Amino acid sequence: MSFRAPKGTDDVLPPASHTWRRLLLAWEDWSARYGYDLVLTPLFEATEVFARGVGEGTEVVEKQMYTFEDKGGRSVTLRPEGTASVVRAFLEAGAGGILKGAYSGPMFRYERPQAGRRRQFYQVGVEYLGSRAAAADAEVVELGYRYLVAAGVPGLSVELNSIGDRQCRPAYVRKLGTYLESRRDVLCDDSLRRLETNPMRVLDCKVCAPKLVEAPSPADHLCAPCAAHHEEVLTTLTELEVPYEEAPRLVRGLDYYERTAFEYVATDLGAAQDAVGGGGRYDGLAELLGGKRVPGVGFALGLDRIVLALGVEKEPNPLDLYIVVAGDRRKEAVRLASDLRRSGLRVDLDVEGRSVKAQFRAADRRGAAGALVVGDEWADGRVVAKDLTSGDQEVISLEEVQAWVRRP
RNA sequence: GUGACCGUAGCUCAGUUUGGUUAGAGCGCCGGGUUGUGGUCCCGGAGGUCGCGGGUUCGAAGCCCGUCGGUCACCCCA
Repeated sequence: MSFRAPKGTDDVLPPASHTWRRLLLAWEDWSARYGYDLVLTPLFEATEVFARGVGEGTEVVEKQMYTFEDKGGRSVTLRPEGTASVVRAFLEAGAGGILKGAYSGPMFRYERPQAGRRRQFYQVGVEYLGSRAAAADAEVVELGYRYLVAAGVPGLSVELNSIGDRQCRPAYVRKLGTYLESRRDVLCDDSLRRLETNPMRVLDCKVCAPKLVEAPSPADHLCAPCAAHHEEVLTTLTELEVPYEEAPRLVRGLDYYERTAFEYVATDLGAAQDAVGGGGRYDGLAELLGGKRVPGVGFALGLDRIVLALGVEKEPNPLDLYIVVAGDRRKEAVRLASDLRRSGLRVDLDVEGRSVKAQFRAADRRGAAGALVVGDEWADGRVVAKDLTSGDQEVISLEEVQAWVRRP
């Protein structure tokens, strides 16, 4: 029996998990502030949901899905992303009106692990379903930005583009194809392959892009409605004071995107995978799944990459009190801890019967703000209260504990 | 799927050059110094199939072969 977590998966233990807890709590806060309700969907779906939703030709679907047959002979797949599931759930519920949904949890892709890329990774995200308004795009982009700023991601930048829709994109792709054919000699092998499957992805190629500065840009070939939509997204973001950079080369790897496409990049993250989030509009996705036409826009942020961008943080452990048991006062100490916990304080204590010295050491390691000693003073209804930062201590009555904790 | 590098204590590593007695250090952990006081200091202790398997040898952590795992990059993406 090996105790190693499966390849490409990570255990998150303290103290690293303090950062995760903070990020998850902040996510609940920020998504709720913008009016997004919690949406829970299964971690696995019928394989078809992703095959059709994400796109048959995409790398994710072709090579990266955890697909297996269940005992009923159904082909199911561990979700490689969140959007298709949420849209499927919305369709199942009737797809009426507007749904602003927020989710968080693990996603699964079978890949070779590297920095910022795991087989099981965590995302938080939102989907704004049922609206075609540019204001919805702007709101979504803003929320992701505000959250990442609050999380403390350094070197953050928002990159934005419009890749057109089913009206204008075919003509553009033809034009791009003609151009790329003329530059065949400078394209790498991968780009030559993409020229056949998805020409827009060639623009994203790190190797070829520098040689293709003259390539027609999607944003210059938008139809009038797409151009107007894009313009409104940009002006709204400016009004909302969200800094962004126009990224004419930004295309997305999943088939369902239309019009707005964006990424959040942690520019000073050294790793190759420096996009901490991405998203866009996907007005055609619901139809791909076999439902009616439901417009939508959303994003997903990679928590693992956010943690990576934050560096090795020493997050404070928010313990208000550590209770030290002296002499034969175990029962009283346990009861006191319970009372204080019920009153709302974060409290812990030793249950191993260790020495007072060991208990103080534990209090210090845990980062407790203060320690209460339950000992002989208990007979008078009092405890020793010690400030673990200053080292000052005094004897106080039990009634004074709450006030002592709130001392300046 | 492709490539490069790396596997010795919980962690970071030394030891491999030139195979040779009981495999080391720092940090961390536990205990003691202080029978009721942490963070500094001093002392002590626990903890190792040297990734695994085979081969060469009188003798392998070290050399050879294989295998598994890890890391980073490509690809792709959050």
